[in-house]
Amino acid sequence: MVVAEKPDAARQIAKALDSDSEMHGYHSSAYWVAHRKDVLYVVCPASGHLFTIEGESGKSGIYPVFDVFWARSKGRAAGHAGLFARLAKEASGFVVACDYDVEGEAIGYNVLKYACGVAPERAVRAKFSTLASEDILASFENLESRKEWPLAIAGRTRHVLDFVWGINLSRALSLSGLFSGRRYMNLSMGRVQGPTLNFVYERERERNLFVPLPYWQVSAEGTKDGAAVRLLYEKEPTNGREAEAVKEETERKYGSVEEMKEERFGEPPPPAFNLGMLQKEAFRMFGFSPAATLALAESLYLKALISYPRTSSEQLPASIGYAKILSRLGEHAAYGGLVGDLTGRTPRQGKQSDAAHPAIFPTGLRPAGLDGRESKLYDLVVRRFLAAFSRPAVKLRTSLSVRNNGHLFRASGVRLLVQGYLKIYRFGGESKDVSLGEFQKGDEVFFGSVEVLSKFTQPPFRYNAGSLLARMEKEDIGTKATRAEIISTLEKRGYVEGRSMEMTDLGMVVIEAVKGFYPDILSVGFTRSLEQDLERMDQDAASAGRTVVAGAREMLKALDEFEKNRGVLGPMIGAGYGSAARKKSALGACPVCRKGELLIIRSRTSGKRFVGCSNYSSDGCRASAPLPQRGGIRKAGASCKGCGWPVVNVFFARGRPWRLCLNVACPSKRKKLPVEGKHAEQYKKRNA
DNA sequence: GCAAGGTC
Repeated sequence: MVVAEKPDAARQIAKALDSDSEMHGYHSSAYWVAHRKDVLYVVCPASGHLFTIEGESGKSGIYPVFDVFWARSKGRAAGHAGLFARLAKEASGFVVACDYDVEGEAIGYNVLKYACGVAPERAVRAKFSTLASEDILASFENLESRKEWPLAIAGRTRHVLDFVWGINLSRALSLSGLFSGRRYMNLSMGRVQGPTLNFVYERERERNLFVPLPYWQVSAEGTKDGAAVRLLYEKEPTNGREAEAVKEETERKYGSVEEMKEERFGEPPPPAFNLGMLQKEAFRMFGFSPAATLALAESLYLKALISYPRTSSEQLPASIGYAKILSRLGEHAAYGGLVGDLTGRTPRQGKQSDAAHPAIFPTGLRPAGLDGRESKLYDLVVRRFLAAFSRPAVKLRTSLSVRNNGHLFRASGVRLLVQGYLKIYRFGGESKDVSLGEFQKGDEVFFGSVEVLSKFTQPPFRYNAGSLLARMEKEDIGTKATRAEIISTLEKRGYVEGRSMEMTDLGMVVIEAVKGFYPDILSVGFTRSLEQDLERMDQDAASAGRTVVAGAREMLKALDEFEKNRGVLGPMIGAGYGSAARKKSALGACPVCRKGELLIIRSRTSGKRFVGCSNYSSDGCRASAPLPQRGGIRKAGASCKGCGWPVVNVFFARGRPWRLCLNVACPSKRKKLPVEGKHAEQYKKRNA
């Protein structure tokens, strides 16, 4: 029996062992049978982790929780585990062929131990670094016998620590808020959430502490025989008087070109995507959140249009079959014209690699039935793939310096000479060609008008989902498959909000509470040292045990601090709740009275929700609006173009959100307004 | 209801 990490890998392993291997079973729990050199292999897939850590069931309101155990995951895991149990009875040997990393080894180990009921010490390991047939075959020629499974032990230890650490911190926070007498609110904190939230917090602090400094620029319009160039004074004066002096000494005077430099340079194409780069690029290009991009990529992968997306690699090995993919893509109407020049070339390889998977590439199959977002992402992946095979773009950089009355001014420009890969992959935005070719060394340049620009230094930008993901990658916290989800969790908890992530009051309070009582929770170093401990656990289950105990002890200290400070913590977090609840129900300024704020209100009599003005009273503002009774409601952060009322997004279980202007009498909906009867009367009144 | 890590 061969244990694979997922069905897709099982299929490829079976195919490598035996090109005539056959699939058996049902969709949800398929397995493959392969014959090779008189051995019958049954290749059976897991679906990621089939087993997970759980605490005492039915007691979610208590902490601390130390009594944890391994349990079968809910959902699909039952089917997979059942199949392993059934087939294991007839197996005479076991091969773990999951991804060669900590998690993969833990997946295989747990399957043997809990699903097959087999001691892992009986199994052997197939180690391969790509799913290419020759790699898989080589690993089966050199199966490694395993008395011990240190990677698996490390993985299992991580599961325990993350659970115990996360569940207890989260409960401590949630309950301390509840303790202050507020309604229960679900707060969370974990090994990765903590440092990630802290990145946002620190940036917010930098912005708050930032003191803008004034500086001046001097900009001149230089002309020569009708050719014009925008020149910038080489220094940035620190006071206006100095800037004005430069203006006075150069305006309406002639300068001369001191230097004129032209330089051709090649710009190589970018390598194929790994998941992180795809997420960053899709966010920048289309505004897709990293989580949305992963979901879309997953969907394209399941439709067999692109390769496995959860990869760190930016490299395309020859084994993927360049020629076949290129020729298939060439048959698509959209890419036909682009492929011709590329056949026979090898792709540019990036620096990042991944032991288990190549970079993301299109399979070349013809896409059908993609929605708009899927199409956009697919096109991005295809073009990036094609670009990797393309020639560099060639550009001309020109730099010009002009001296006028002793003052040096500069201009520079870049002009595209040969499109190269930019013909295919031009998502970076069109850069304007600037040509300074008319100016030569020694030319006289007339400074027609000279402008003094007064400016201020700017604070650092807030993070957005793309740049926060990049920071997590840089600090190496979380994994490629989970970073997007952790960012979404921070948003879901109400710790951060908006495209440009702003720390909410609740997020602020949580950070400050944690920082005050146990700052290690937020430190990248803490996560890292924990991971290093896990890596160091060579061959030794006992040391794994010690790491868990040490981790638990650290955690106990943190919880102890929380407990001791409940009296302070409760009201602190409670205040954050209040502010979060108000923020959640506030939709924007009232467009009728212009004093109050439109709030989501639940009627005491009917139990239904509607929108009313915070300035409501018998003689106050009567502005109100109905709301759909189903679906989640969040403010869109925009005003209606037709009438200026706030706009909300209504979220349903599936499909896109419904963008709804709250104003029932909005001119953009006029056609739908009732013209007579009870409703017409109501609308008229509201409109007044 | 809580984590982070796999995965469909």
